Amino acid sequence: MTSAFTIAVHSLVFLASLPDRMASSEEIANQVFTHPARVRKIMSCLRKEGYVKTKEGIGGGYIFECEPDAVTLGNIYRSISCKALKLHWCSNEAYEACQLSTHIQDVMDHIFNDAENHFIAYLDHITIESILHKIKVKQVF
Amino acid sequence: MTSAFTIAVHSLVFLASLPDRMASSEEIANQVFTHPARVRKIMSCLRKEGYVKTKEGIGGGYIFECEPDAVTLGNIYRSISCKALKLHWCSNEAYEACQLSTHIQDVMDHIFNDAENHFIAYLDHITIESILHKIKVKQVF
DNA sequence: GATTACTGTAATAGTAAAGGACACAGTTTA
DNA sequence: TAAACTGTGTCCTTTACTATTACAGTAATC
Repeated sequence: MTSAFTIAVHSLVFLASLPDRMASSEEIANQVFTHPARVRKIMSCLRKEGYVKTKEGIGGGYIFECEPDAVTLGNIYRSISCKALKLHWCSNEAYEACQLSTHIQDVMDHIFNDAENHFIAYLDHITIESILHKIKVKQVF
Repeated sequence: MTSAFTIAVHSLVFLASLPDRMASSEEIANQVFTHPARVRKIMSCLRKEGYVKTKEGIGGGYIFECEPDAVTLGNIYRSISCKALKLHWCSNEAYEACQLSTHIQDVMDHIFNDAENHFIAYLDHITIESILHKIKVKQVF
């Protein structure tokens, strides 16, 4: 689920550009270059966090639920919990006592955790609205 | 090569704890729970950047070349260039004109690039020496 | 109330990436 | 010349990711 985050962002930007109608998973998948089932799975996470509203049945689909300037990439990252930061200490069972490895794990876990928090803090500066704005400036619409 | 970074850090911390003798790839691999060939491959990158000195032949191996407080995790990250930050936009060929996707790629690439720079800046605050110190405080040696 | 167009979610299969293992040439020391 | 190393390439296994399919559930429309 590494690219789930980028798909989520892309989908939300797309939905933010269509504030007054629903888009189906197929339509979104077409924009985002993946498959409807995958879009549905990812949107399911976003729905649970309240970022999108979904509707089943005819005429259903997905629509942006919040104000685009109220949703940050940090929000999305947390809901997808995709662990884009692939830093993890080896989860080896055989740590012998009195070796360097015994405690370096704790130390490194702490460092990696901090690093991820910094990363999320950066993502929290960026809103869906700001991305949409940047794209509009480039005259896409 | 995702874990290459952690192996590199672990290895350097180990070497920093043995400032006055060489350690073979086998000895390092034993500490770091991987295989000698992999250690050699990773240490090869660090040698090119001048962080370790290597010596072939009998009695050879690896030794820390710099002052431990002069080498940061950022330095290591850059030499390994492991791309721990697995954020990349889909490299899809079929971007049709006049679609949202056309420019969102540029925008997102820029954001992800910035994010990685922030991440590396954080890593630059942490030295091998500081890690070694933290471990020593925990009375490993 | 049957049909159609959707979501929700699980299961399966295919594919790409990562890591482990091995091999062997090159180098240094004794 | 033998022994103990590094340097590096390649193959193989395993793992993780993604695509695909399938099907139950739901809402609108006729």
